Amino acid sequence: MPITTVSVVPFTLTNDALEVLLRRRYGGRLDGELGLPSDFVDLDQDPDLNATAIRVLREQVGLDVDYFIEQLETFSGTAPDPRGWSLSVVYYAVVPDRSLPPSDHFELRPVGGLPELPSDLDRIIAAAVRRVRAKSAYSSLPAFLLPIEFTLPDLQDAYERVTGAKLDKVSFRRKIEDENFLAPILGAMRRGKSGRPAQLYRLSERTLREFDRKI
Amino acid sequence: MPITTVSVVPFTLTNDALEVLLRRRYGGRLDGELGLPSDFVDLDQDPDLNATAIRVLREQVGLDVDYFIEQLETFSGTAPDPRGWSLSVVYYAVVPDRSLPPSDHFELRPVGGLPELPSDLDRIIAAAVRRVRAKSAYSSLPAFLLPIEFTLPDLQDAYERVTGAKLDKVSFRRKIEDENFLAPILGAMRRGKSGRPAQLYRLSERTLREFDRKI
DNA sequence: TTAATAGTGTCTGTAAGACAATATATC
DNA sequence: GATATATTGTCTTACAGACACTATTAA
Repeated sequence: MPITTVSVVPFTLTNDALEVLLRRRYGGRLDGELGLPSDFVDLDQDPDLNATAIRVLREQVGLDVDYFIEQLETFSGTAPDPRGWSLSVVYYAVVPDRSLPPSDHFELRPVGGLPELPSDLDRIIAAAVRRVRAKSAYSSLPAFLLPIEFTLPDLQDAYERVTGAKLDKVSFRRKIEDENFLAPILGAMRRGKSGRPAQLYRLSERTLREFDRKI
Repeated sequence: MPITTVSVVPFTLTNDALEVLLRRRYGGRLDGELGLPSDFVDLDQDPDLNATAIRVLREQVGLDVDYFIEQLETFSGTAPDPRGWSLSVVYYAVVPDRSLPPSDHFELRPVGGLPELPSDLDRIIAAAVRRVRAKSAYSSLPAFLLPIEFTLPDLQDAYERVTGAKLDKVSFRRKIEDENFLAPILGAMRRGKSGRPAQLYRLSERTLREFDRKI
């Protein structure tokens, strides 16, 4: 059987940009190198691949709850691992910025300015970025990049920063209203340096909502 | 390492409905049972998983060229295979009806009326059907279910039968015109029992075209 | 000619974008 | 009040669906 690992590409949205979390390895063959959080399947403890991916995030990044994680694709071939034919089941996760405590064990890098990485890692991350961008155009995904409570301007900003497209304010609010996946937090407002305070919302469901599509 | 196999869910569109091709096994532990075409990775011959999937279709179904194949998802856990923790990388393929010669080794079954199958197979096929239906709503996928040459009414019928939605003729033709993935075959028409003959078209590109989506 | 199917023209309603107006905060 | 930001109202434009019309075949 091929050597099989499970990796996770964790995304978050900082003040600057959409960023990928890379793990820095200490010790062993790859000491000092940046890579993705990943591990072998634990045939005794993990009931399935999802469990492995969640465990990787918990053990290697310290993330425990309240994020969106989904299988991306399984990569394969002789290139990735010099030890031979290998198979890498890749997940991606979308987490709020605030849930990542600073650590020596990982670094955030903007998806536009990734460091030198092995070419297979590059391909994997590029595929994950494409997925996040594409899915943001027809789902509630960007809301999972925000803290629990956020305003509509926050959300519009998240959609715009992830997809790279400017959105019309009125259309955006109509769309979000129609899709009906937010609940206003009654009486709770966010005030900025100036200007009218904005209504706070939170997701009204813990799962991703995909918007309908007609031919 | 877990036991790893590669399976393919092959779809086609007969006169009746969208159908899945199931392989009938002869000999061995599962003699007489219906299942998906599948095999282990050949670490010496297969450069990657894609190659394995293509080989499975070639060796077990006799399909050699001109179809669309794509990775669906990797399924896992202890349920699927009584021999222990297993991992199944699943592909799906979309092939024209005519390219399937009759054979004792497989049977077509409409996706609405599948026979009794192990529950993990059921889940896998259901996921593949969802993918084909969803993707048909924003891509040229249904065209890959048709013979090389087809008419616009053929194509509309394929979209309708796969997605289950009735489409407006004018809107459909406008959409296809806009997406611009068909080339008319100059002077070639299809005549039916009666009525005006229809212009024949073929795909102007060998790869799937995905339509744009705005938020 | 009639019936059948392919293909087109055009009207109408719905949804998206532009833009302006209003609301409520800070300074 | 001036400025900034949120939120809403409304006009315009683009597109999808409805429907009717024309075109081209067989019988």
